[in-house]
Amino acid sequence: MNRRNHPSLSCGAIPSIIGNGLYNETPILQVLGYKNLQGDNNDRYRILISDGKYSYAYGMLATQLNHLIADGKLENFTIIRVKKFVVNKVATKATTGKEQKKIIILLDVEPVVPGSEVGEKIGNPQTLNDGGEVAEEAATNSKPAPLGNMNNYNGSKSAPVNNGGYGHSAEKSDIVTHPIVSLTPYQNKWTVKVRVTNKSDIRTWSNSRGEGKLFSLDMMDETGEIRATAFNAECDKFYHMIEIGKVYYISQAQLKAANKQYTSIKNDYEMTFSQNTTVIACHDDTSSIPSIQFNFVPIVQLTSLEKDSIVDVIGVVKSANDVRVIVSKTTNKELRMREVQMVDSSNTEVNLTLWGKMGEEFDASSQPVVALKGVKLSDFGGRSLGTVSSTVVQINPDMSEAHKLRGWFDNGGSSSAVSSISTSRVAGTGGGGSYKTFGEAKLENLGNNDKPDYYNVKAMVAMINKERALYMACPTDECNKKVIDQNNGLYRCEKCQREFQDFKWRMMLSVNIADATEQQWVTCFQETAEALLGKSADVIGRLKDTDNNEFQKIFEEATFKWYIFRLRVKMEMYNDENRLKTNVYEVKEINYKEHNERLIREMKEMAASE
DNA sequence: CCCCCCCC
Repeated sequence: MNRRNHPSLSCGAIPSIIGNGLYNETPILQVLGYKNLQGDNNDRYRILISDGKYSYAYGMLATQLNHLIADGKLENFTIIRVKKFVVNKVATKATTGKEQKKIIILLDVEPVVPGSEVGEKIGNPQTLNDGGEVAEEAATNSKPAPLGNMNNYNGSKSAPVNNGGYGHSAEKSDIVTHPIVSLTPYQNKWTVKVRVTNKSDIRTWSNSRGEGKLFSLDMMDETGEIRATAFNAECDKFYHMIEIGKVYYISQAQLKAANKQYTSIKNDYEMTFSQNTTVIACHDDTSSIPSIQFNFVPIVQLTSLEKDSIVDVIGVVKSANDVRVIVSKTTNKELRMREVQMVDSSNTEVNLTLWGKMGEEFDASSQPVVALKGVKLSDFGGRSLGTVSSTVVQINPDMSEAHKLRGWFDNGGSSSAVSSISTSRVAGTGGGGSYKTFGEAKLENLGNNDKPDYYNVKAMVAMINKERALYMACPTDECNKKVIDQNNGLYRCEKCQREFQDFKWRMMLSVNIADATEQQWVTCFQETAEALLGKSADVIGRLKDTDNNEFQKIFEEATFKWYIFRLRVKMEMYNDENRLKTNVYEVKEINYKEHNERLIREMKEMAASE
């Protein structure tokens, strides 16, 4: 095989990686052998790697890549591209921690040329020792360096002292730590050294699967971040000892796939604390463990993200509304909230709803810079943001993004032309929310959630079902239930368990509405039915029995008209069957000026995101 | 094992 056809190795990459771990490229290396270090629960492979100039015996294959070995993809002389790695210092003497071996953990490896094709060792690499210096025996042979004792790395001899999970402090030398980025569900002998960046309140739940309580915490180290959840016994055990901002050694938690839907924490996995989990406060120098990490999204880019995404955003709060008290529809509880207007140097503004204490305590008078971690993106009024219980709100944080924004705002940004991606509730005619076609609503599977979805559509009334459009309802103000005609001049309401001498007409209208993409059957109750037919239920009800021609005419005149419908879609149980039910929440005449302005705005946004 | 996060 002609070596010139192979990609050249990243000469000198290995000492650079071992030296400071900050090698910015994806090194091309050659495999010169491997050894299986049988772990307690897993095979673990140590790999001799070469950059053509130096070879190093302390490459370690992340266990989730063991299949590469099994598949024969890392045979001798294979050329690999190392797409992700981390350097981990391991104490060689657990008691003193003084001697450190540096391990290069290969987290993402792509075999580039099979060893059989390369067929030889490339170059004449010198062996580096475990500290990264050229080994004294200046190896010129191709034999791997002696394979040392790797048990420390496997963790079995270096687990933190177990104090039944509590522990007060830890001697630095007791503990060999692993980077967060190297954690996977396939290995469970690890200890991380992490700073807690957020801790939730204790929450209880009760559902068909049972009930219990839990809290969660977010944490990070130099390599990444991860969320952990503690249930029931572990919730009681750990809630009080864990404080935001402090550093802990954590080991023996379970790892499982993270559900990205609920967090902006950048990790494919999250921890669940178990009865074996240990959490030990760290009182060493913890200055190298960062305190929080944001992944800011410029406000202008929020328009291209999916609704319900959890994001990090930073901006200047230029104005705020008063605290409002609203009543939750689901819990009937009073909730306090404050809406604020936030801008950033993309000259874009977004509305942000701060719930509960966050809203009550917020003071916008100084127009502060606010950094948000884990805020929820809604599609109300175009796009808007809302805090959730796990959102971290930092006012005027000391970070470069904040200082830059302050500078931008104070030097002209505050008066620059800003376009808002949130429709203001005051300026509009009452209808915030996103606009969709029926085709889009279908594609997005709207209504397939526990909670109803809302959207607006411009559509035409195609057909109205006149049958059962009206019904005789209980005459009391509070009750609109159907009454039964007793045929003796009395009407019985089963709900009120009473008979009345009269009734009132109510409407429940089945209407077929259509846009350019699809047609859709929707239900209009009283108010929206009256708006659509242009007459009160009372008037229509009387005509029904007295003037059939007039009655029919009302329905004819209401068809083929265009409106803006605000629709509410939800899956509902009907005769033991799940059915998508679409109700008309609001029906409005089309304001063409407003409508066209919105279309133009949307076209511009589309063009910008091309 | 939660995953509710509320309003229009």
